[in-house]
Amino acid sequence: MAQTVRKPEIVSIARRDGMVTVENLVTRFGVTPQTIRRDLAELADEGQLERIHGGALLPSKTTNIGYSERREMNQAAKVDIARACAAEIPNDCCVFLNIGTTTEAVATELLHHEGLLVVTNNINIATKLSESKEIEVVVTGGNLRRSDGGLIGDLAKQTISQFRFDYAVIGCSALHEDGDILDYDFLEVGVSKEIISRSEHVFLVADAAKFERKAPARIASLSSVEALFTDKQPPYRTTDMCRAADTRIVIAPNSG
Amino acid sequence: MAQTVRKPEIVSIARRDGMVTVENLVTRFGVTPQTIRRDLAELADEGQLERIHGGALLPSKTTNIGYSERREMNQAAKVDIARACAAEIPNDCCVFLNIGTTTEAVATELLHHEGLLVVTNNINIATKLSESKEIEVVVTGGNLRRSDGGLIGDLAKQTISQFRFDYAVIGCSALHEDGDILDYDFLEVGVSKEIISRSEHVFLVADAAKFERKAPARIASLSSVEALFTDKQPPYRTTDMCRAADTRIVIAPNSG
DNA sequence: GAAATTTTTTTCGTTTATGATCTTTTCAGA
DNA sequence: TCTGAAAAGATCATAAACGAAAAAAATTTC
Repeated sequence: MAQTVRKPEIVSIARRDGMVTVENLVTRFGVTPQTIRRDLAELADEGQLERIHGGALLPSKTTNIGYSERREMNQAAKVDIARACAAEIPNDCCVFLNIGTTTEAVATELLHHEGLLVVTNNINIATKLSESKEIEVVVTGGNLRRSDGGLIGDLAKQTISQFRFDYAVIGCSALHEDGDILDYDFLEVGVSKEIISRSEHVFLVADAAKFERKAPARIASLSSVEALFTDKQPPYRTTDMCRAADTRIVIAPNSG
Repeated sequence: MAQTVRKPEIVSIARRDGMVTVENLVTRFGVTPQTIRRDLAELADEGQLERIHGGALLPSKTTNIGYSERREMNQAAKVDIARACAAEIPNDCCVFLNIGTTTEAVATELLHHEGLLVVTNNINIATKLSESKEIEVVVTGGNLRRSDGGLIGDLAKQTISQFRFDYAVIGCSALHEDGDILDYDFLEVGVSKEIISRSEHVFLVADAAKFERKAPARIASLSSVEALFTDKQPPYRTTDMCRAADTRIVIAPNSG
């Protein structure tokens, strides 16, 4: 019976730890090694894992990491960051939530706020927030990006330009040491810029992995946001830069 | 004894625990596994659960907004209507899909079309259509209505006014004998009117239950749509009215 | 209260998931 | 390079779960 539950669980453990061993999974699920091997073989066939002697690895990272994977990566850190960020957003105000897996986590943490008006260009966030009766949700128009549920393009920008926000929570693809906030997608950059220019308080949420990444399009400098919420100490140059620009850095406490 | 009591109960257990097993439900309700299996099969058909060997899971991905209230009223009829309607929409064109459970069914039937640009003010439809790589989805902006995932208000209308559609599929709350297309929500009426005025071909989808209902706000007359797709013969007056106005009535064949 | 309809149980052949057995492959240390 | 233990793969056995269809029970309808 459990096979259907077991296989996704195995994948998710692999995502978390980078690898799984047959032995661990045997004790974890209380089944025989044969069963685990069969699961791993099937998952390898599906391309979800790479089989090695004694266990399995995440498939080599040649292909771009998709959305569903990104969502699980570093999930614990994202929740911590989101919690810290949501704690600084008061009730009864107007908030923008941008595309991004970390901003989605912020949406979850905002579910118990009251009297919010949340504007978002992320369909997942809209769906998530519709659970709460205390939150009025406005969705921007735009072209739906299949990969992550983002609404992009001119329509999105146009909608945003009709608002002013008390708070904006934005994500990014990468953060350069120098303090440049970077993104893969040029279309998103325009949207992000518009958001920043229309918000009283701008919060950037970015897990530590973003310090290592690179991306081509520049959204803005860290100096134009009020606070950076992350899970580990950023590089020195970034810290210095933020101190000079009066940008707070909030290291979210690890709850796990 | 009471299938009607059991099925919602099963769903609520699943919501609580994330999954249910046939075995547990058998002891819980004191019925045979066969009965439980039938319940689960039906719930899976309705999309409320995902069937697995030995039990059922909550459907992970497709979180539909406002699902619980609307139920599966006339679902079979809606699918038939949707199929008939989708069959008249060609590939490679621009389609608008309005709010409504029947239009949601049309979206499902359109999943295997190619080269479509679909504009919608319904978040469930957007989510549904994002499954297909062959369909470009544009979402209108608007205030998210929790009850059904609709995007309403001025923003929606504003977005729509920037398009012209080859085909528009609209729903309604009620259909008066005289041929008036009616809705509960005044805000939606404005949107529907805008859609009608911007579309080459307008299709109205409405199951037979709509002939019995009443609603306060008038969207338009049946004479301003090209075809009405329904599941049963409408009242005589309506039929006559359509004949005079050159509005086709398509009675969807019952597939079930 | 009988007939018609719905719901549940029973029955049975089929499929699926898991475990057991055996042979082959892999890998680390001599 | 050789060797032996651990791991893997193939094959088979089994028990549980499944779907279909008929029979039985419960209900609704007239």
